[in-house]
Amino acid sequence: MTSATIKDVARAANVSVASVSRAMNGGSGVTAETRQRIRAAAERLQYIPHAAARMLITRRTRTIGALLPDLYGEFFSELIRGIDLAARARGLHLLVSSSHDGVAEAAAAVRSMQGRVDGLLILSARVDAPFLRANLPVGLPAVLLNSSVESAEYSVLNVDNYTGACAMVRHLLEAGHSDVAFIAGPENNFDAQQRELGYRAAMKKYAPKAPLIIVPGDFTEESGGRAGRELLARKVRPRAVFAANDMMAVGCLYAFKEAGLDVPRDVALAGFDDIPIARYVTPALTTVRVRIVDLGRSALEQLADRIEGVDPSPASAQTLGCEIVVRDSCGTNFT
Amino acid sequence: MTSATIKDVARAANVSVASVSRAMNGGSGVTAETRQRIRAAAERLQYIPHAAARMLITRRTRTIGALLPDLYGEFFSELIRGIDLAARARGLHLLVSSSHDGVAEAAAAVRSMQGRVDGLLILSARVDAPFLRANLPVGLPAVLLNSSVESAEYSVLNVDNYTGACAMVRHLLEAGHSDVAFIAGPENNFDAQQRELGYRAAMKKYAPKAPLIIVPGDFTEESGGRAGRELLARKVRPRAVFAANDMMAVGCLYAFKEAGLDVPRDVALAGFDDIPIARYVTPALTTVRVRIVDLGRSALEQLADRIEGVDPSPASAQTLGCEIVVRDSCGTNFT
DNA sequence: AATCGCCATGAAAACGTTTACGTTGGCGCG
DNA sequence: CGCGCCAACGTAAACGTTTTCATGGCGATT
Repeated sequence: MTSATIKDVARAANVSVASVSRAMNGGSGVTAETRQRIRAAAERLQYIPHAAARMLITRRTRTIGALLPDLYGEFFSELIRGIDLAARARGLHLLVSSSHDGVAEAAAAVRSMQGRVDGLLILSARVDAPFLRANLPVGLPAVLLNSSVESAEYSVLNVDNYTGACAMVRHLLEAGHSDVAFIAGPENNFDAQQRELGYRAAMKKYAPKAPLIIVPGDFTEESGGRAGRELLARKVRPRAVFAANDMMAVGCLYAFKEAGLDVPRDVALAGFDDIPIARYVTPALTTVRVRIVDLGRSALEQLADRIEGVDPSPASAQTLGCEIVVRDSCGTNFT
Repeated sequence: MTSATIKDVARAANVSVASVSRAMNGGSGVTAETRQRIRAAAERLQYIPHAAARMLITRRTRTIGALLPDLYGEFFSELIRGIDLAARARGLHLLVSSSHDGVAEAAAAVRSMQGRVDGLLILSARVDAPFLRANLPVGLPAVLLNSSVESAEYSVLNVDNYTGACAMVRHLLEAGHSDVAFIAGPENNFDAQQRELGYRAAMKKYAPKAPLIIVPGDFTEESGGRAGRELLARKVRPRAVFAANDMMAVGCLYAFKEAGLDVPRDVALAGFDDIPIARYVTPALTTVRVRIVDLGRSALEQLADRIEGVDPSPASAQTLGCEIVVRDSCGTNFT
């Protein structure tokens, strides 16, 4: 009926439950012969240790929780894939809670995970240091992804948006485009901020005389379209446009097409993220690739290390590189 | 140091642990006055019941497990989103285990979830009835997604691939295309099989004299490209091509473009799934949309009902409809 | 040959909760 | 006035493990 317990195995192998526990876990403290006998009995009875009982006594769940915002598309799946892969490699389970954008929802999610996880992976624009102090149980390890919090208490893992944006702007300028306009992302978004900073820095460094042209956007395709039309309405059209993410670049591309412009002949275009769509629009979009799987993997491993106590450093702020991928939309792929 | 237990609350409220348990859970068996006192004490101590202890005695985890293959992109994220939304609405947690394609890996995943979940959501091409009988603990409710198993023991939830494919073929024929070729999916894939069946049925019904042209594919973009070139090499080129999924349609589209053909003037094209890319290729791809979020949501609710025992029917085979979305690639959007 | 120590093993406590059961007291009804 | 019932509450067992401590046996050292 109900599955076999450690007692059943003990009885079947003529030993005490303690020996069964030893044989199944550490392996030390039992003869090779008895261990074999116990293992055989366990196998025969299809014994699987009761997870809850083990958690109760061990105070460890072998589970990590992932707190995610309402993500769309490839980013989400790639991130989860990376996390899941690394988790499985370490024998950890993954409890996900996604689609909560509000602070209250995030707080509820953290509370409900209380006691079910050994650590938390958090990716959320809304989460800041005060929130964590208020809602995170003390002693629960956490790793923050793409977050602006800089606290000694939590370790964060960011994509190197700044350097990536710098490199892209530099590429566009070196390709001969005299000026580069920038379509910004949401103001409260950390990634977006870093990318804009990169743009500004690169412009100052590599084209100090060119004007800084920045139009607002919010990472959606529509905002990209709006930005594109806004740029076209200007007296002098920029030679190149760099959008803070691919979706906006795509929206901008369609706006340009509609206006009868040829990309990249009339104006060069570049995005950020390298979402799959980037490859398939015409012309294919030059962009900055983020290795999302690696982001997830690194985050999990950092968290796991913290849990294991291997990494007792108060907090490490790590950064993951990204690379430029040149396609047709920037006009340097044919020359 | 360590968080408060039920004993601490009991002491603080001057009652026994039993009363605390009653006050926190059912609410019956305690005076309103004492319940309030207990709730206050719990609040003050920030008491959160220890999940593991509760699981141990209750034999319920309030968690459901999702077993997923190595999915890519939008499908994955939408599915998870649907599942997660429904789970949160019911106060259930979500334990995911993705990225395992092999049978052995799936078996290991099921085993490792043993005792940590109250039910399983399974989406996997490799999982069939014998596998389930061998690996699924008896009495653990499970809902299968997009699966071909027809067993009274498990309930399945499928997308209505057959009807969707039928409708698309009919649309292409009624648009005036005299014949429709089909790019098939992987042989062992249930969705692919149903779509092919739909194609065959619709052709027989609406164009009984037209030849059945079926070229193999495996759902990848490359295989779509191969199929496209194969179709072009034929003596008589088909007027329309229906690919069993969007990625193959995209591959096919690029093959046609490379050969100098104009889609949809020279040949019409349609896909299946409505992945985001479909909107962005040129011309935009006509396809069959699947409401993936609903798929996830329905699956979870069916599973939850089974767990609650609300739905004691041995197994229900439900089907989720899909709709045609007409864009430019099939040539009927302008006429 | 006696003693020491080590190693395998068993007994039992502990983890924090739910719940079946027992105990109290108050109150209605005969 | 006494009997019994019911509601509120407490006591303790139970869930299945891990782990500490005790115990026994056996080989080695003196």
